Amino acid sequence: MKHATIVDIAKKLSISPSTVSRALSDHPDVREETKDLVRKTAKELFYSPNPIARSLKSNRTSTIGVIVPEIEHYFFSCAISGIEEVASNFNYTIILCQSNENYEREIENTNLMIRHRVAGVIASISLTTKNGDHFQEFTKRRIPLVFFDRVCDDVVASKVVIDDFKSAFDAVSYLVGKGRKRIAHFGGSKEVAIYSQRWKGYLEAVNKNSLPVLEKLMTDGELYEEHGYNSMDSLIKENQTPDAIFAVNDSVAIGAYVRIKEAGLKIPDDIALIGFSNDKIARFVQPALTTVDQPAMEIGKKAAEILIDTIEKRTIEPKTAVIPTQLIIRGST
Amino acid sequence: MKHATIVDIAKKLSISPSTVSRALSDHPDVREETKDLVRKTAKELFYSPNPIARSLKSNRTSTIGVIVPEIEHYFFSCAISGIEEVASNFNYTIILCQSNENYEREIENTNLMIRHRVAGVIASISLTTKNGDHFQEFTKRRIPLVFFDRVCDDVVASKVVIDDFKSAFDAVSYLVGKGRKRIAHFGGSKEVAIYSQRWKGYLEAVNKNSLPVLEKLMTDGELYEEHGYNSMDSLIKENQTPDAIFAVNDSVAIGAYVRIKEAGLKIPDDIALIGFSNDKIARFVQPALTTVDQPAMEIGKKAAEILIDTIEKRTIEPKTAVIPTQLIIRGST
DNA sequence: ACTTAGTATGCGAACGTTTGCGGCAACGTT
DNA sequence: AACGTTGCCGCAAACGTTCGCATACTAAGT
Repeated sequence: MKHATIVDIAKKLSISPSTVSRALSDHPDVREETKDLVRKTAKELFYSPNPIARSLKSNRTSTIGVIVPEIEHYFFSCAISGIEEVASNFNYTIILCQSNENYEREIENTNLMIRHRVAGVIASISLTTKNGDHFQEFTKRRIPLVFFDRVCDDVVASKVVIDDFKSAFDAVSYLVGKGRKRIAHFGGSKEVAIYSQRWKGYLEAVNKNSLPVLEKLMTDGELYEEHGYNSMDSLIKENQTPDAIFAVNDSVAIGAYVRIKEAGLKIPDDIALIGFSNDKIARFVQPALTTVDQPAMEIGKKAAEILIDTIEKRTIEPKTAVIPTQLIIRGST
Repeated sequence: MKHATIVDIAKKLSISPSTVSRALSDHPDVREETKDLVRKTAKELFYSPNPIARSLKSNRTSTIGVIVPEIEHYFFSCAISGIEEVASNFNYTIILCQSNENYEREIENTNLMIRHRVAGVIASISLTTKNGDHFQEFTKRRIPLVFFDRVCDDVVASKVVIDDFKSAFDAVSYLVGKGRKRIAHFGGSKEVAIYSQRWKGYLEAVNKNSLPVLEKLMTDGELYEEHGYNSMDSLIKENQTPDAIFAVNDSVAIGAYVRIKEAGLKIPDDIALIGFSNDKIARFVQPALTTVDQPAMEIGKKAAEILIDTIEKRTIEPKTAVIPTQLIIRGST
């Protein structure tokens, strides 16, 4: 069961491989009659072009590299799904790597992409990445690069993001509008741009309304349920119980839920909660969690569209797309 | 910023490309002294072998193709994560496709894999796939194939599965042990092997204990929250309210939760619930959902291990691995 | 009969790598 | 002195494709 090649077709028709190649790419130099013949036998032999040979010759592939911190995060898996969707529509294949939130691993991933001569790269950087030098390799080699969600500001590249500042500001303002006075923020590391922006949005909203700042910030990669639980726990022990919480993501919010219920407090009567991302889980906790919807699939699609456009038009100037978010109001507020 | 090639090294050292190639692959015919020289200049020039050229020559790649129904499902994204983990340890790259539960799309995906000369394929079939002919193409071409979770029984290939029958039987038996008498099953299409097995496990357990069969089976791809909600809804309207439910997956169970609470019934006092998969969400509903833990990441890892082993040992006989499941008991029972 | 132009095809090199075969020293063996 | 052995290396072909150039043939314009 060998693959038919252009040479097989050529032999069968007693013509040269060059003519077959041209016929298949509909080159005007080839007679229509010959083209038909070639196309017919190509079908008979189940010919399909060898992308490897083609890549070697042209020194370019139709492969898109995707680097994400962790595939199993709902946000990332949705984004990947969107990327795959668009890529396959444009006949690109994707090769996938995860950095596991690890800087060294991310460097290995970028090297792999370069070795494989990817046509372009879509990436969301790891929490432990403070330095974008490894991404500069792409721009040096003129490989188009699109960041999404967690972008790297010291690299000139296209970006698909949300307005974290405004989303946070709006969410907290909503809590203010509901009459909440002691609004806490359970935030992420300020070293990560998106978390820092959400934190600033929170600050802006509480300051503007002359409310106290009440925050628990977590460090690198500590953005899971247990950290939300612990933050709530320490506020309670410090006798600083808030009447509302804006959490940096849904997991942290859900963690807080558990501790709040353990304390016998009511959501939203005693404490209102807002999360971030609109994870699948947000709809099914009781009461359902109000959260900022971050349309992951759209972000992925947009990233892929920008990338493919850049690849095919060979443009250089990077674009930035800001995807609108929406505050989904549910039972927790 | 061009890539250094073997020829560049050869020119710099005034030796032939063949010697460089052999030196880099540590061939005994090359003097140790020369090898050192080659390795040194290779480093200087940032040489890294071109996998495309290598593939063209050898007609094999170190790429693993992965086909899943939908990337954003937690089970699949975890499995992919496991696959990526193992693959990258063995220096394989993965190319990723989703079938979107669509038979035609799945066929396109398999063709893509063949065109790209993948070294092997890991797949979980779509719900609408009744026929495995497109997977036969792999075996015809001696491309190793490993199915996981949703396997295709008419194709001879390795398989990584769980014991759906036993898992279901044990889960339902547990409900029986808790004194439940009217145990319903919210199941999937019997055309899909895994759902059929879970259904049979349920039947075995209720029959063995002379309990009534009470079931709501859904058709193709209808395994989301709303279908659980609807199934519960119709049982209530038919006045057939059960005292326990074994759901084919966690989403369906969660859907049932909502309707049960709407009806003013208590979980687990009035109705006990068991799901399947141990989705992330199962821990955070109230009360937390008892469910069958299906260790997705381990399944993915195992699939990758078997595949790589088959690729490198060039063995032919397919293996089947059964990954043990565990009933995670939580508040819903 | 001559160039001129156009049309359709083939030739051969190239992309970067691997590998069988053969060359050629230098050495030891008879 | 003739031969075999061994160690180290180069030549050249091959993988499948593309493309610049050359070539052959036809048809038309002087």
